[in-house]
Amino acid sequence: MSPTPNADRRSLLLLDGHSLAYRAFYALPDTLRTQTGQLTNAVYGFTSMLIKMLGDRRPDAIAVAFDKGRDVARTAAFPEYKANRVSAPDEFRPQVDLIKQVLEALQIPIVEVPGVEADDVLATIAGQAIERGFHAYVVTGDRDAMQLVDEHLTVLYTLRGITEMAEMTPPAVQERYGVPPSAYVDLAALRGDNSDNLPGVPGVGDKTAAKLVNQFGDIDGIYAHLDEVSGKKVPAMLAEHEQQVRTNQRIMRLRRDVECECDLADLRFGEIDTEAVRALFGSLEFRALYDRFVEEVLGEQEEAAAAAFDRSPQRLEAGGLRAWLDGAAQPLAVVPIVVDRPPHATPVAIAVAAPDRDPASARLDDLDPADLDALAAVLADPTVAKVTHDLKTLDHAAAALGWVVSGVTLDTELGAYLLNPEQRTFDLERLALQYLQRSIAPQEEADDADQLTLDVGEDDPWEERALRAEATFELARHLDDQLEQRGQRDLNATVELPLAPVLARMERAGITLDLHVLDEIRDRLAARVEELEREVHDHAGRPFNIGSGPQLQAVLFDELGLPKTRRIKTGYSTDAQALKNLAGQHPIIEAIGEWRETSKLLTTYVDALPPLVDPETGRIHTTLSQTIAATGRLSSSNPNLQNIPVRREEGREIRRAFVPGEGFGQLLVADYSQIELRIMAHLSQDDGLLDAFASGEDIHATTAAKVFDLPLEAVDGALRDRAKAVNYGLAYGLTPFGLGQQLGIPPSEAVEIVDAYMARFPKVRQFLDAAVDQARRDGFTTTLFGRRRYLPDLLSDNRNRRQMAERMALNAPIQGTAADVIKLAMITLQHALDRSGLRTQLLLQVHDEVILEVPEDEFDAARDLVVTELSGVVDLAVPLEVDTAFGPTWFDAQKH
DNA sequence: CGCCTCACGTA
DNA sequence: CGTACGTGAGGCGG
Repeated sequence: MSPTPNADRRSLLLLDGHSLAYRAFYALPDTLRTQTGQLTNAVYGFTSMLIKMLGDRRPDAIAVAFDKGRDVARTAAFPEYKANRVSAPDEFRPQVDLIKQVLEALQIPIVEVPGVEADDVLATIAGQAIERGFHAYVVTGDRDAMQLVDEHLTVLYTLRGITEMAEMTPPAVQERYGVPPSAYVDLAALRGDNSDNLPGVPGVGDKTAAKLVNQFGDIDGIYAHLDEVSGKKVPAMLAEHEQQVRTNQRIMRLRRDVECECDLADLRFGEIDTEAVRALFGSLEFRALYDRFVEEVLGEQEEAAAAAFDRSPQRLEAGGLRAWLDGAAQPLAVVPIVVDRPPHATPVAIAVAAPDRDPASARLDDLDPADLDALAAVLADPTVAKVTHDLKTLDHAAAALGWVVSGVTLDTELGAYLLNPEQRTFDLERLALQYLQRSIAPQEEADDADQLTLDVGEDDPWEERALRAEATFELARHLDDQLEQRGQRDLNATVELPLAPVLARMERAGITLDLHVLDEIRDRLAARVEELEREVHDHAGRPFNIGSGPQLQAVLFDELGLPKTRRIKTGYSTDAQALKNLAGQHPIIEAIGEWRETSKLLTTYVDALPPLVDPETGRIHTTLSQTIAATGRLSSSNPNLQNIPVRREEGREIRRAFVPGEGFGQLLVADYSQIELRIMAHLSQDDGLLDAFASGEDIHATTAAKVFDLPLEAVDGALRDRAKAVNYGLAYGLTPFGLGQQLGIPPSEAVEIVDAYMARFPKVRQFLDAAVDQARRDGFTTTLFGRRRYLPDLLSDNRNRRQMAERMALNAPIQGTAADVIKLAMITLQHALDRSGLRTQLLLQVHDEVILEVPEDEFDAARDLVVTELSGVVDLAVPLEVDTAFGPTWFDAQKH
């Protein structure tokens, strides 16, 4: 039964999604679950079968059809059609969504036509494809497909399990059913189909039906010669059930003329989103299946990648780099080896790779001036396409040599982040393993003597460095494909890549700290902490470590007998919320609260910051990370300058220590006003919210007026606070419980407020619901600029995890779009500053604000530029309002 | 020493 | 029992 007659035809694989998923669901045990309890037997079975199909048959084209809605035509013709069907078990439906995610990752088209069954869709597509010279393979667990079999169409019919298939060619159908495929419908009409609620002729099974069809040709023939039918009971039953037989015949015949917008060209198979597959299989815990996928489906791609890696690394000496760079094909991979961090980051070596030569590395010390000039020229040339791993570091390396970097088209770290922002680390070794299934470390045993002699007495890892450049080159090609497939190349090219050098400059700039201010604050706070410690100990009746959870719990709940609070793993909570609930019960509570606040300020800021100040410049250089936050935000560390206190006066004082550096007059803070709420207004297009912003009035008061149905003048502080809490809470997926907690009102009242809000802003609710629905279907959320966040837990059957994922799903597009906007604004602002020749420089970004230092003579120009660039960066349905404030310290540059 | 939990600072 | 982070302290186990 070899398909040799069709060897010259292209192959099309057509799968009946529902039928196969259902088979798998019942064929495989319900013990196949993820750690979170999500049942995956149908997904697993389907995917396993699919991988086998793809690996064995390597189809040129592919599609999977799913039923969508009840079958309109058949139900109209025969109302009882499938009326006996019980709805699928609860644990089946979510698996269909997961299967669709698998298909999406494999870039396999899904075809659904409302009111039409998958069979008919497949029959139609198959017919069109065969006309165009394809051989079609229809994979299904539904016998009705047998009627489609002919010399250009083979049905692969599931046997026991799901990966085992019977290959039904015309002779195979003849052998199994006793009739040729063309007579299959008549046979089935006589025999009936219990699962579709189509009764057959009593007393007529497969055998008799086949005999009748063979003897008389078809159903018309049988009824024309009823008197010739042998036996007594059979002819009588045939006569009695003629109408049902005719109905069956009509219903069982598959349509081949479905209206379906499926162009054969769109069914091409081959471009697999391997990163999405990896992420999805990971979350489904399909470890072994992933390996099979790599081996059986990606096999050929992998071999190609492996071959490319087999170049031999070179070590370059004086003159070598210039020669290597001369005429090298693009893109070049350029990977610096850098020691120390900004502002002292220093390159010590460089590794390079290109499409047309062996990868190489060199210690900068070994190179001569001509080498360095050549490298500097290549780095600065925007027309020389370059890829790297960690562009921010490359920028630091170049800056250390007084060079500029231009023309970088891909950063493997940033690219991999865009593909899966949930991933926490993007070191090159990991990415190479993840995407190329390759390890970077050179082979332990060298297979030729040359290599051994070179290694003798060497601790300079030049070979590994060259391999890193090679890996970067290969990765870049792969990641670029993946970005292209997801429509994220633009986001990469216009936001993430150009942002990296902006962040690099901010890191190098640093922000000046006035240590005298911190000294004063320290004196004050330290005295207060001591005082409070004595007070707490007095109340407790003994000294103890207030900062220790267990010790504090012992004092509060055992010794002082205060009422137990919220349960936590290690006992009972003593957090600020819990202490607030105990307020007034004992004077120790207040003292503990203040001790906590004060010692937090002291240890986290006042004591922690000074050691990080660069003694030469008096500046503190945070690290701004571009690949940490899953929503697209930046993060700041060493130290974190995005959480310097501001809300309470005591903490805000710390901002007095942040001052303009020498030669600069003031700090300038520019912040977006309610950017997330404005983005929600834009994304939801809610008229009420749009109006509220258009009016230019206080947004929280305006929404309060609408929600509580009052004139604006009648809105008091409390009502405004409630509206504000809802406004901010919405984008976090707030619950009545949470809102109630925050406002100190019962959940029932919170429900009323939320309901009133939603009634007034109906499109907001629609938008939030739609965001979650969309994410459930696609498996990821998307921002206005195409940034994605994958949320497999949306289909978890663990309620907590699912609800958490739902909150993430409605927050991610909003927080993420805000992140996109300010990133883009920082880029255009930096360019505008460069063009204008101002000395004003960006220092920090705190999610919705930027902090700059401005020379005395640039105040007006800088403010104008910042406002113009930030507010004009993108055109939304609401204005982007930007507030600015100057000050001699960060404290003073805040709005009060 | 690394690692976890708790707590808490910011948007 | 609203999102996103990073850090410091205590305390565990090695």
